[in-house]
Amino acid sequence: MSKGEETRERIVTRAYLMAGRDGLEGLTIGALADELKLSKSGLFAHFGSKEELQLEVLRETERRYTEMVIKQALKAPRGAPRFKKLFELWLDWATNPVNPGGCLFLAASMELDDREGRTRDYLVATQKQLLAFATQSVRLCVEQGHFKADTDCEQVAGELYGILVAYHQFKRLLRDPNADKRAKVAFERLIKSLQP
Amino acid sequence: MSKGEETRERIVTRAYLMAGRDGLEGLTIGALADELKLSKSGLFAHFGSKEELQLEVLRETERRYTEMVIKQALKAPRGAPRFKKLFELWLDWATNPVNPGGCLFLAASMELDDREGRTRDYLVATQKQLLAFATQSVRLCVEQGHFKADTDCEQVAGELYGILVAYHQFKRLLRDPNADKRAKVAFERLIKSLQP
DNA sequence: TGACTTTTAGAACGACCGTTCGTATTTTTC
DNA sequence: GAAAAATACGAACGGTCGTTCTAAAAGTCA
Repeated sequence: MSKGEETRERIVTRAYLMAGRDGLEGLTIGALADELKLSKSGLFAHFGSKEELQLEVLRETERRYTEMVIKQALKAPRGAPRFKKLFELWLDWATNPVNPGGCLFLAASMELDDREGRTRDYLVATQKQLLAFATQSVRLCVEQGHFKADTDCEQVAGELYGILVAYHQFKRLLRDPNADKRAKVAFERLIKSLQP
Repeated sequence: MSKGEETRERIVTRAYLMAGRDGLEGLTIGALADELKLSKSGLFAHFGSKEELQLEVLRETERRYTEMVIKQALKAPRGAPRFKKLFELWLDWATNPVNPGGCLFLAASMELDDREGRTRDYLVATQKQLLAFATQSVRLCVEQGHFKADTDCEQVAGELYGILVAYHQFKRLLRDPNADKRAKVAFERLIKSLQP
């Protein structure tokens, strides 16, 4: 790996943290350069624009999510076990200290839902992918006979998503100590309604 | 009403819109002054600090939410009808054109969940109040015999919250045309599980 | 080692940020 | 109407923003 690529990775790693705390817009090149002891222009040269840096941060988020959630979930047997594992991993993702700013996708969503542009497009595409994976894992539950045959898989994926976003909110904004329990109870209610 | 109060209201109204689109931090005094054809310093004098302006925007959000959601919900008969009405009004609140930036509470939540300070404290207090109202309206459902006697009211309020946040996301970020239907189906599932 | 490319630094750009201050204008009160 | 108080303006402050240059330093490879 060339020196440049190495530095670029260091930058993205740090940018990921900063964006998690301060949002994609709150992420600033000057502050980032200071933290990394680089010059502003030196750092800037790696990306050519702030938008490209933001995009790279979103790409990094996707890489990490894939690694921490999707890849791990795929290790569980298909059907209900995998679906449950997906739920647990997703919960962990939202509050794991490696993501000190919580789920960057969520923060970015609120920031970008009114804007147009490449960053928004990328975020939307990623979120759809992520939901498609959840939908697929529900479908496997049906195929394995763990869920009712007439289950609306997209619907269930959407409801799972709701449970997770609510959890994020209860845990991170409201600092509710019961957030984990609440999410689990909600998940159980959902599962129960899908029993064949 | 004095001239000053009148101007202040005009400012807050406009600031509410701007913060909805660009977030509480994206809200800037210069741009706001331009839109209102006021001088930056003239506008600034009404608040004394940006933080105070942001707080006022949050207060305005609460006033509107109370007016559009809570007050209207209270018109429905207590119990299941009111609970259902609360759900519908809340849905509308999230996408009604009078809130072109969606639910400001949600945008602010993601922005402030990692910060400390007065704005965060105010937001947390407001969200707790809002959840307390939802909880109370579930409790009335139990008292009226519409929901099971052993219903965990806080839990149900939290799940309702999840459905709404997911709806917000599906509608505003993903622009999913089925968002309304998905939210309703999720709500029905929740209700059904609570039948005595 | 030497030639060549990639990476970094430094200074400067115009624009905008929140904020302060002194002064003018307008509104309110008597 | 005049006096007092509230409101608005304009200019300026020190900073930071993203971005653009040019030149030096470091890395790469024959």
